Amino acid sequence: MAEYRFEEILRRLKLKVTPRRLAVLEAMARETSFLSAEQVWSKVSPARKMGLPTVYRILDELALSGIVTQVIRDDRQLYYFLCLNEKHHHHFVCTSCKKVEDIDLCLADELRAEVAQRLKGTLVSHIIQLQGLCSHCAPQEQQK
Amino acid sequence: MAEYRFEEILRRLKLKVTPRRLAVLEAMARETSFLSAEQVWSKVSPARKMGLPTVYRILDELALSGIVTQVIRDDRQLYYFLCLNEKHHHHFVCTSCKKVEDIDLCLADELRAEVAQRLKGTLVSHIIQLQGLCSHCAPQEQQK
DNA sequence: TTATGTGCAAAGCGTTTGCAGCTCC
DNA sequence: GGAGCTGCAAACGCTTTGCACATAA
Repeated sequence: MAEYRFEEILRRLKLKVTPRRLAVLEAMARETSFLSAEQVWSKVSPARKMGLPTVYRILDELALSGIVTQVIRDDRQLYYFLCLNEKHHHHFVCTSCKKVEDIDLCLADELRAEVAQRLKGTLVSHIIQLQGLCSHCAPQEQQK
Repeated sequence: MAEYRFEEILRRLKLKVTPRRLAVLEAMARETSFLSAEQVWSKVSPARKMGLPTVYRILDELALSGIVTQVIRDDRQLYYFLCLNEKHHHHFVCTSCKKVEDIDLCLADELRAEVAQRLKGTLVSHIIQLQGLCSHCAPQEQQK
């Protein structure tokens, strides 16, 4: 994930290439799980002094442009995850190590048919969130 | 949805039967869509003076006990919906009139298989949220 | 009687905003 | 040079909490 990639990405999104934006992208690219804005902030190299509002602003821009996925958890905080996979997909989150993995299977067609048949309605959008144990954590849990 | 039903429900949940709790249940039973705490508050008969914190407390209890479904929307507010359907199911929300309808189809088995095969992981829980147009609103949208 | 429920006011706390000054292009 | 960024501090707004009083059982 070379740095020039991030510059390209920013240019494609019509955002100016600034040290803060690069720092946020770099920090997020290192992560395998959803992070809160404050967590992202703490992961940004301390050398790059930046305010928390700036982190929020940058994350918002990236979420708006689609390369960052934003979820709200039960603690009412927003969590962010950099996802460069452009194809439609869903996420599986390990409840133990928090790692995020892509699920390419999408059952929208089945759901659309169900909505059409039973409710006589039209499915427009869907959110599917999957939780469980990843290949690394599942065996360990069994031992407990 | 006679009142004694609500008393029964409260007793089953080991909650004291109070006018406030009955008022919240009555108000929610009249609704067909998710409401914020403040909206629930405004729907409660004004005669039953009650504070907003009380509404939050009651909704929390009901959500905890499972007869109220709680979702967080993009505006970061909590929304509540009374759902007495005890069988596992998902919800379809009409983006136009906001009506909530139950979807009995659950694709957890397919998703579980996908998680097992591709990720070698174990699916534990899933959230499926469906949005679209209900049978009443879909035809109207087509005209536009 | 006593464990529980409730009103009121105040605090909490992620997140957003206003605005002055700075940077990228 | 000028549009777009960012820091700082302050505001925002939904939700929660503390505590005294009231109420169901």
